[in-house]
Amino acid sequence: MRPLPTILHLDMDAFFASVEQASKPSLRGKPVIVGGLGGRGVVATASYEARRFGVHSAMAMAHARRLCPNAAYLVPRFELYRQVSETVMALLRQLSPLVEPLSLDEAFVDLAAGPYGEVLEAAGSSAEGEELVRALAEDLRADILAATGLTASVGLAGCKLLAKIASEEAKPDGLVVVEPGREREVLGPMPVRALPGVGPATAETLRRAGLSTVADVAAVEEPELVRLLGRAHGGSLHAMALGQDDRPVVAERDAKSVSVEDTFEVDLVDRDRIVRELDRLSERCVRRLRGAGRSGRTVVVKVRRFDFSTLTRSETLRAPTDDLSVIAETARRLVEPVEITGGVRLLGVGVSGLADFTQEDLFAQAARSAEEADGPVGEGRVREGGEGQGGEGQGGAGEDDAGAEGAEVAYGGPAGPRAFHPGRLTASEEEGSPTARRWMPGYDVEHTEYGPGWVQGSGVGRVTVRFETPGSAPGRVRTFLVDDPELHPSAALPLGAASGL
DNA sequence: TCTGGGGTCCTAGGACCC
DNA sequence: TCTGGGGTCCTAGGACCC
Repeated sequence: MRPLPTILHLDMDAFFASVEQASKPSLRGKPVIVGGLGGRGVVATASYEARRFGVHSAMAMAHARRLCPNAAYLVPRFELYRQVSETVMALLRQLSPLVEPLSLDEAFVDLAAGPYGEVLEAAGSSAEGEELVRALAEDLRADILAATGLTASVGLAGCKLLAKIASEEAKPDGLVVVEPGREREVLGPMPVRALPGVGPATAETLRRAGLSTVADVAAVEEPELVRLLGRAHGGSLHAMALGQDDRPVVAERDAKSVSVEDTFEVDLVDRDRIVRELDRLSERCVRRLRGAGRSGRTVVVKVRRFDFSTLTRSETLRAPTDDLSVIAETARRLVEPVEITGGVRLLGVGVSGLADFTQEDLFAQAARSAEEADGPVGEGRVREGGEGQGGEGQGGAGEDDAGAEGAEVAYGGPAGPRAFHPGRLTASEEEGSPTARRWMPGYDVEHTEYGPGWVQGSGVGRVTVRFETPGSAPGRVRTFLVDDPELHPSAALPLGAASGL
């Protein structure tokens, strides 16, 4: 255990909602709710003003509207959130090269591995050492506020577990330090749900065993917890309850899977429509896969039925691929036998078993091994029966006819594997008309006469715009026809220092 | 009041190999 | 003839996190 609390956990306060408030002056101090605005949307983030009405993350949007009808309801703008996140992560990297992002708004930092590491080591467990760590964290919070206009909460402790719990305690806009040695004292009175990894199911299992606080769990022998929760979970819970956590901060972690999914406004009942949506999802998945320069061996499809029952089907290919036709046809083959009576509310396509090499490398590799071995590659691992494995080969020709044909039409053959309709609308985007789509609530626009603003709402041929920018005073609202030639969508404006805030 | 989208890790059973 | 145990891969599902 470290003598000083040099593991830092940073968590931005109500991140998406706070970014929206920072970029839209009229929303500051008001309830703001960011999430899916369709009939099946859920809340991604609610501002603290909205939380007072009982609105919270993952709540159905319809429920939130009933609890807080006067909030501003906005669609997430991930591009902007990513930009802001990068600004914040850059500030963290000034403290240490060991920065482990957990999401756009959260990260661990190992201060001992950074430029202040030596000074901290020299200070030992002294009071000055702790003051120094505290000062670093307060400076960081001030820097983040200056650069982005956003508040962040910070936890400092001798291990990740306590640093994360401390930042949660610090919310909003605070700093909490857990001195090494005080772990069990701090954890003991907390409900088991405070421990990361303990969700509703685990909490219920523990409750039935009469364990409700961390101290209760700490009093139980490890074998008993393993019996209750399984080997891995029981073991880690035992360690956590005792405040034992020696997991290092790890800077780079490669993604292990890539997936995309869509929930439809209305359940799909038609096979052909399902196949078309699946093709679109395959395109999006491949675009992301290639964007990351990866390829994968296992194709996974996900189907959520009308009654919310969810199933996955997967197939592992002989070699990694990023080829759209291979992935799309595998996905089609996988959903084919799935029972869809009653309707499908969600479809997903994913790829796992990721490799770093790209298709080009693979071709080169295959050509090489063909020359060297002059025989089938990986013979021993080819599945028996040859059913469907090779695609258009001999197997499954009868069953897969329609699929293979459709694939030809949709992807224009092997000549242009990267030409998958970049501007095309996704399934959910198709729900509204293209004009409606341009005026999504929260999106930035520019009017040739009135300047920059954002869409407050639209409907019945009109769009309402509030003219203000991150650095301006709260602005006023004007209404236009949706096809007003003076009004254009525009890029998000930067926050904080860059905007002169 | 019905429940998003993107991930991670774990478990369990069967196949297959040694 | 019966009986073995361990390791790895694959598939499916589930819990959990933000």
